[in-house]
Amino acid sequence: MNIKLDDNTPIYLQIMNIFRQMMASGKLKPGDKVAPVRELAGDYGVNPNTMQKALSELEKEGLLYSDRTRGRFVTRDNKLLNNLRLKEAGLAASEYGRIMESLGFTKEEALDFFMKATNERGQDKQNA
Amino acid sequence: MNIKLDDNTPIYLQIMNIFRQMMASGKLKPGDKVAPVRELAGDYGVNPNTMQKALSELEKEGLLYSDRTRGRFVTRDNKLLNNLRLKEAGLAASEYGRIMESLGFTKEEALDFFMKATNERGQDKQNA
Amino acid sequence: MNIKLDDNTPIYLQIMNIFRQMMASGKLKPGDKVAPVRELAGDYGVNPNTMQKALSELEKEGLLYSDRTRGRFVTRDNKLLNNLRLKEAGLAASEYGRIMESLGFTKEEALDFFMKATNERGQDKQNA
Amino acid sequence: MNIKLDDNTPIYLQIMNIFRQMMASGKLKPGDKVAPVRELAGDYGVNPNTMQKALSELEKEGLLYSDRTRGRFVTRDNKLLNNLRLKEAGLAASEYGRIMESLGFTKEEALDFFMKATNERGQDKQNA
DNA sequence: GTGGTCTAGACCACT
DNA sequence: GTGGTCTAGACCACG
Repeated sequence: MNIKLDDNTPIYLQIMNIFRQMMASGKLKPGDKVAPVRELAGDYGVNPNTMQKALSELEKEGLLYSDRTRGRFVTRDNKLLNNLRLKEAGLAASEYGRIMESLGFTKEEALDFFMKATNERGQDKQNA
Repeated sequence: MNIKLDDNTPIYLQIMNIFRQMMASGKLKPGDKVAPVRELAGDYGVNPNTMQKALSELEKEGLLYSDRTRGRFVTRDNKLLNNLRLKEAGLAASEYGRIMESLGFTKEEALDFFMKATNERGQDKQNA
Repeated sequence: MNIKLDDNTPIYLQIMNIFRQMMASGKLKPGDKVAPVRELAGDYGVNPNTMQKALSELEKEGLLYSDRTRGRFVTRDNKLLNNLRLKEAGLAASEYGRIMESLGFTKEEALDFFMKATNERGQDKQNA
Repeated sequence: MNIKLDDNTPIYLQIMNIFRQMMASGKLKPGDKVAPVRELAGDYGVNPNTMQKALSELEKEGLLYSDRTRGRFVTRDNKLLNNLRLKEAGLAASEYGRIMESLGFTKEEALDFFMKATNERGQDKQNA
């Protein structure tokens, strides 16, 4: 369950971000069917109208498209998806920088921490 | 407000993390008074017992101490707080690596993204 | 059955001490299974949550460990158990001194009483 | 409050021991008035008949005496009280020996622990 | 008013 | 059936 955080970000934007992340990381793949609005609304504990807004905004961005009869699907536009992936990576990098700055570390120190962390996980052997 | 994320992490651990971050970043300073258990419970929308558990666990770690009648305070053990800061940095670095990996980027690419992101923000002029 | 003693010591601490004594004296041996929380709670006439707290505190001390589905067990860390044994001995010695002091005896008299008591029981022939 | 220990000792004997300890240590002094049976029964959470039995047994031993109209009092027989004090000391010594034996220590080791414990408390400067 | 403790009762994940 | 977590609500000691 969740705790109450003082996050002023509108709920539909929070949801859009979650979907963007799932699409960028391949958890949602091109052409995948998206669950019905009402089901998703239940899953995330939000009003169906809010969920509807989030999904239609994602459609405006081209990341989703809907077929009135069959439902809603993830775009097959790989270029768009790759741009999304690059954007999400930039956000993650920025967020990492923001945290390290708040902890009082320099850019160089942040790099050191990252090198050390990835070496421990052997991440350099992994790629997409 | 919040949306429902399927996070299995126990609430009291989530709260402990929030407080750790605040202490590591200096948002909570050595000797600072922590709000009363019941008030914090209200703030985070959890039961007072859950909040009590989170805070007493942080006491066991030495990060907080309590004076039965006056309230609860942040430790003045700067060594402990600095260790916390280092640990939080490591966690942030690891999390960044985890995300970049899930997005299918290599370590080198993750470094590039980080360099680019920090240059845009001019973080290299900031230090502890 | 029991009589009501005005003992302010929290129940969970009393229980922790009982278990520490059993582990120190070998009544509970390394690797031994500990009875289920609910059963112990019944045995000692306390709420299961109180017993849970006592046992999880002992886990934090490393004296017990739990396997989510199989139950809870005594540590196999013999060094830790021996430290416990030394500590319990110190507590017993201190308690004996405290009692003799309250009875108005000097340290030397306390020694005499101990010598006399052990001679009567022939304890000197016993060792670990 | 109390936990349920599997102590088969009859309740009235447990209570007698408590009073003996209080008289031996001077917490109850010669001539002191003892609280009314019903009050004590409430304090210790036992049946008034049980408390009555405990106290009348202590009378048989000469440690208490009762004045039908004024109540019950601690004996003024100092020789009797001193014998009690010696006896309680012997019991404490024996109990200490029993515990150390159960922990697997020899008599000599028990002596060492006692010396160490009392030195830490500076008890040797205290006497009756 | 503060933290601390306890109880009763519920739900969950895991196997 | 196990340990783990959470909530609701109560009481206590301390000052």
